[in-house]
Amino acid sequence: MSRTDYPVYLQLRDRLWEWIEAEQLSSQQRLPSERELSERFGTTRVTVRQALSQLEAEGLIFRSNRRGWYITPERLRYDPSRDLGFNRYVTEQGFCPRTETLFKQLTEVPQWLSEISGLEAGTPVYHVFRRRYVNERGLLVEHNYINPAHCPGLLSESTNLSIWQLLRDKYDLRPEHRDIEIYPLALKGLEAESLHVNQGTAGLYIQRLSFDQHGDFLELDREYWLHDALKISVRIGDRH
Amino acid sequence: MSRTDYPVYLQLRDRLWEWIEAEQLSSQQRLPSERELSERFGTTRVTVRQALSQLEAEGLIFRSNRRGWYITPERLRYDPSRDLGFNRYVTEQGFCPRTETLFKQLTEVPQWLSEISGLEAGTPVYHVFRRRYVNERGLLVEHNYINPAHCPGLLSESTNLSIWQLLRDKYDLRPEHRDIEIYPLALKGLEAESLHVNQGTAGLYIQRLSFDQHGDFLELDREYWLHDALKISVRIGDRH
DNA sequence: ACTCCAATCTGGTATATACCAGATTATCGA
DNA sequence: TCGATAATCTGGTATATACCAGATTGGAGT
Repeated sequence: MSRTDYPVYLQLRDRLWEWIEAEQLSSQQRLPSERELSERFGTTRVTVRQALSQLEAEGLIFRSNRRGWYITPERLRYDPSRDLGFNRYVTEQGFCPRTETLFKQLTEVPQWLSEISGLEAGTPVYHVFRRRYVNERGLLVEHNYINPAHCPGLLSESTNLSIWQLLRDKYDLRPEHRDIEIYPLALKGLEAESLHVNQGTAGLYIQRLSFDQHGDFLELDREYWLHDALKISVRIGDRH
Repeated sequence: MSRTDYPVYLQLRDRLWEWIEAEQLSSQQRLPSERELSERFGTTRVTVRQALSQLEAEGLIFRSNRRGWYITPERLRYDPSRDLGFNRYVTEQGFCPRTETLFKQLTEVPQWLSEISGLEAGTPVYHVFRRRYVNERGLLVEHNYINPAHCPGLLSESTNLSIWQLLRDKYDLRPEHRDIEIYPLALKGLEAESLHVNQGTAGLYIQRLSFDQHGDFLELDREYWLHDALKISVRIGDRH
């Protein structure tokens, strides 16, 4: 194995990670600055950044805009097929959840939503935009589009907890069936800004389109996660 | 909106994409070389590469090692909860599938597999490593670990088609329940090499652990996908 | 103690330049 | 016509350097 011709930045990646493990840096702790690392490991800042980006791609470290590099916490397990509610399953895993409502408004159904929901374009729809934290790290932002037909006055409720729970307990609405879509993408524009990450940061998109027991469109949920923040875990066909 | 202070490489990203759309470049077509683009758009190759990487992160273009940049084809829709078989659902979407078996062997259950499968470490297990193409672009590699208990002689069958189909039709084995895990990661080592992509390329990991109708470990499937290759699409709770 | 502001620290962006290594293409010779 | 090989084209790696912009820190003045 002639691994001697391994590129410098990959060797550096390995040395960096060894160093991190030796130093026992743990979740959310800050790494030394790029300039310091480049001195310590005898190379340029550019190369250090390549190595750091590699570790970032692997989900081992993450960056906080112009503040530094940090050790990535363990991934959150998440089952999008169940309607447990964010706070609930975060707590169950021993972490501390937090939700901020960035805005909520009554708006009109745009064309694209009309096509997948069956609602008439231009009719009213609730739109909620929220940011979710685990242990004070913002992991995702999500857009909720909710059919106001069966839940008038929803927006005057607090939206910092589970919307599903609200819909179920107060309006007796429950998702009867759901279409889920998941794919990797780059975080851009509003989503990147709201999560304080750079344009183009790797993310995971999760969309849930749900219909209620009447067969009517209930809610569309579009979640933008940091790529290193979660591990989707689903169990199928288990009767217990 | 003072978007004038937008970084050059993001402006370039936009101009590049506009240019691509104007030129009507389509799926799998090659872009001009980086040097040519840097001249044409009046900037350095480094900045061009930043812009290209941005488009790559968004899944709009992809690179083929030292050959150039290409337009990314449409994502493949994929439902990991169903056992349709790769060739089947690729064909259904009007694409052309191909599977290569890179190796297959009878080996011993490693520790980590023992822990999740319930098999004794050191007992025999089939291991198949395959690469899958759609329209001659390699989209994923996958490791299959199969319990030989109920399907002796499996390896002498062709593994270029659906293993599930083989298990079902020839050995009467069907997955009774399944644990699925999905998360973004960086493609490294063997997986990156086999897909001819650079170390650290963004990918999506899908793991399926399935148990047969006897409750025995049937198969473990570990798939490494290119990040821009698929869109997971699942329908839940629909009785039709 | 507190507030405000300047200095400083951080990563982010940008240019210029060089050489390397794999992939492709052109060319020459049999 | 074919095959080996050399030239060339591609992206990949690496160094050096500069300045920008947001975040943090520290100190002066109240």
